[in-house]
Amino acid sequence: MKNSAIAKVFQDIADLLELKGEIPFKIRAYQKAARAIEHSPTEIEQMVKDGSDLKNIPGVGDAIAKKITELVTMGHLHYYDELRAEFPEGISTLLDIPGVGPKIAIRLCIELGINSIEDLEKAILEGRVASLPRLGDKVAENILRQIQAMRMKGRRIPIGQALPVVEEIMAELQGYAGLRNLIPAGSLRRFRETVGDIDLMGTANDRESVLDAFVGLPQVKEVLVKGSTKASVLVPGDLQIDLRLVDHDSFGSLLQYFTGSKQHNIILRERGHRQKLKLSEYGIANLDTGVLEKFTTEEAFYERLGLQFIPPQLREGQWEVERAEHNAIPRLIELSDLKGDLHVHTEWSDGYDSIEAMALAAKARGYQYIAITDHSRGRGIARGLNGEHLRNQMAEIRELNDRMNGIHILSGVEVDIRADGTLDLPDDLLAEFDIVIAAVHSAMRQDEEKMTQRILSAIKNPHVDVLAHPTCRLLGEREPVMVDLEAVFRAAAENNTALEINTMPNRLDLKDIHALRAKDLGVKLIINTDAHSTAHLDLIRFGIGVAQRGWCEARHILNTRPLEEVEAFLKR
DNA sequence: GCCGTTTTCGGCCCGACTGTTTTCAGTCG
Repeated sequence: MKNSAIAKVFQDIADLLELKGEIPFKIRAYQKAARAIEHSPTEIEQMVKDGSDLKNIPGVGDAIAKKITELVTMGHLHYYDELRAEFPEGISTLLDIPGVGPKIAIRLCIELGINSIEDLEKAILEGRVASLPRLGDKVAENILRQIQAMRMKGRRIPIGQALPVVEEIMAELQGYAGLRNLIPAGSLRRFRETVGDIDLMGTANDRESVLDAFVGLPQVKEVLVKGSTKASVLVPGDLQIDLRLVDHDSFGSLLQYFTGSKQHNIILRERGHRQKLKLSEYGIANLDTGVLEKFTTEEAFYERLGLQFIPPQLREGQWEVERAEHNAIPRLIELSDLKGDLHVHTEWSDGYDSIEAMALAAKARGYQYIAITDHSRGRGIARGLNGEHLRNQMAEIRELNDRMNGIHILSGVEVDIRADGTLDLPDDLLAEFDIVIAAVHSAMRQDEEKMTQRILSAIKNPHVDVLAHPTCRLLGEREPVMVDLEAVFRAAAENNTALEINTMPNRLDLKDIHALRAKDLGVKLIINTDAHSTAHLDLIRFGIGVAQRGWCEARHILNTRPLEEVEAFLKR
């Protein structure tokens, strides 16, 4: 049973307890545990099998640990089944509507017999909701609007789509009418793989004219709200961007607050409470005297709490606060640490640029090396190369290395892992490359057992140096393949095969928590663009974000090492 | 149901908005 499935059960329990009117603290305990399970870098099922102490998961105590064990070993949870039986099927879906909480949901269900969003919409249109005591026209109207809005947008946007749009808007606003400190907050700043609405923050002397400029930008499709300190607009792609202009003297605590995550802030506030401090977006107040301290920077805010600064990428409410207490937040990898890109394509297969152009672009980025890894013959659709083509390509790379300075080109290949686990090129040919990347590109619907064996056999092949995009997911398009990642990580560590963090914004594969787990198991990671043109080399920063969220330091990432160390790892 | 630099019991994050009310409940981020 996957972590996401286990987490869903506990989130459902929280919803049902809420409907039941249980004490809020109990509900919060289940919600907290559900979130921790979802974000856990280790497979909970594996922990149960190994007999690991589930209480090491933050927010999991005796009762929930027992329930997790029952759920994983029996396949169902008695407590959950009984709870569900108390309510009509489907009622908890009403809680997904913004504006509908447990109190309203239960009344809709009991007094009007509503247990689906469709029923609710119908009841509102017939005026039955507005006629309930203590509800009115405005409540009903608002719920209806929210239902329609949910149909309109709903899903979160991949960061790769959102960030360029936001940066373009920021560039246009930069320096306008004394606007300072312009910065995105929220999940974009934390570099989550998908984002909802975008929160931009800044300070300005003349707020009104900045907000006028913002809503007047050419990208703005529709102005949703415009007040004296905040405006919300829609830009193409139905991305909502809020610009919030705040007071300079509390900018630090406001930025901290709006960056989140919610869970991170809750942990900070609980901890503050024990220090007799009350934390809010306006600053830190002394609980006894009520005196409020303000902060212009986040650094000062964390310092006042006796904490090491916590980078936004780590603020997910897991264990970062505890680590910061012990000064154990590492220096995370940064873009400037990278010395090369080890997975790029050229016009030889399905890329757009020449080998030389790719090498020059890499050199311009300050890299020391780049690996050319075009597709093998099995990728007919990607104009994959056969042995003869590949040997010709190697010759061209030798020639380029002879005459180019300041960049070293590694000759490589991205070889297909066939459905049966064998590779698409013979071993004697693979032995001639500087680097061999293996990847699954076909037969992605195999069952977990078969897929895992298929990938493990590639990892164990002595000619394979790297496994590319290990789960093959495409954000919003294709689910990850079914594979036992824990087994993959252990085999990769054992066989000294590196795993890729593919930085294509729709892949981001491995993702954050998987990178964290792999790193902890001693797997060497590589951050690769999989570029198909020189412009794609810029996408590397998305992979840096993933690695940072996975607590990776430069030492965990192979392509932060100088060429000699990389070559030593490749063992050729 | 969880958890401990005050606690193994007694607390549990904070502020804002909205609507239907005469002082607040419900919901959200």
